[in-house]
Amino acid sequence: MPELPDVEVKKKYLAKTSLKKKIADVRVLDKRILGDNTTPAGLAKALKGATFKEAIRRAKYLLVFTDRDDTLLMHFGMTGDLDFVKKGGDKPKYDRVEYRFADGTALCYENMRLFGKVALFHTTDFAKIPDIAKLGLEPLDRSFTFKKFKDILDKRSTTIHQVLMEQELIAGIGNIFSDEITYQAGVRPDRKVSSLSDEELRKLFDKTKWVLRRAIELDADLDGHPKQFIIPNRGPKGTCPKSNTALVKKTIGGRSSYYCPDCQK
DNA sequence: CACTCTGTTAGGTG
DNA sequence: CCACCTAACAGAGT
Repeated sequence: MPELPDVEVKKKYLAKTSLKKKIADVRVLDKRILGDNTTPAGLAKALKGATFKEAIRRAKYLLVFTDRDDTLLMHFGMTGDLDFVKKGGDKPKYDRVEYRFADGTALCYENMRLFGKVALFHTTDFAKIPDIAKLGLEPLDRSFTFKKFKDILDKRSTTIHQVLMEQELIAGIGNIFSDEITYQAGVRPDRKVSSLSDEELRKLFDKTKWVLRRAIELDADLDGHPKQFIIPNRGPKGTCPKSNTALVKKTIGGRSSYYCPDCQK
């Protein structure tokens, strides 16, 4: 479930469970998850004896700094997660990388479908890591202003759904939260951005921040979202929580988007 | 059983 | 440069 709010929650989870513990060993159970620059041996060498010092999030990426000034980068794809396992506890089924601590606990990176990445960089200058360098604006940053939002959309001829999801423009929003943002803004996801009024743009901008913040407050638990959100209703048999109209499913830019034909114009 | 769908993104094509 | 398609993978649903 890893869009921006999910990764923010994972960051807190890692910080709560796994900082300042001596790393005794690293096990790579499926090296296909490793980035091109990273090998199992290299990862183990860098991390053995080190500790995780701090975790930050950038878009859908989780970055962990070590006390040796390396940076561990994780992306969760569609099915990735972190699982902190107590001594003797059960490891997750799709365990791919284990960071084993000296006290017998372990932090497991799991990922069923293997879309995702674990990579190590010998730097703390994370902005220069290629995956990070190409990202667009962070939607919850104060620097993400309405003016910048409009500037970004100005250059585009596609739909609002696609633009919201384009990581090089606005970083961190995926298919699910893009649907929620357009729903809350009352704008159809298949609208061309060039057709949007200033008022609609303002709503989209405000709802982008609001929806993402709200999701973090809800621990990014999709089922735990209140009923007035489209998220818990989103699906082939879903209905709009406001008008009770059947939701429409439409493929936009190769992704399935759901919207309410009555509430979204 | 076969086929379709899925919270992502890189890379290729026209 | 831009829009569109596909592949990488594994399981659930129809």
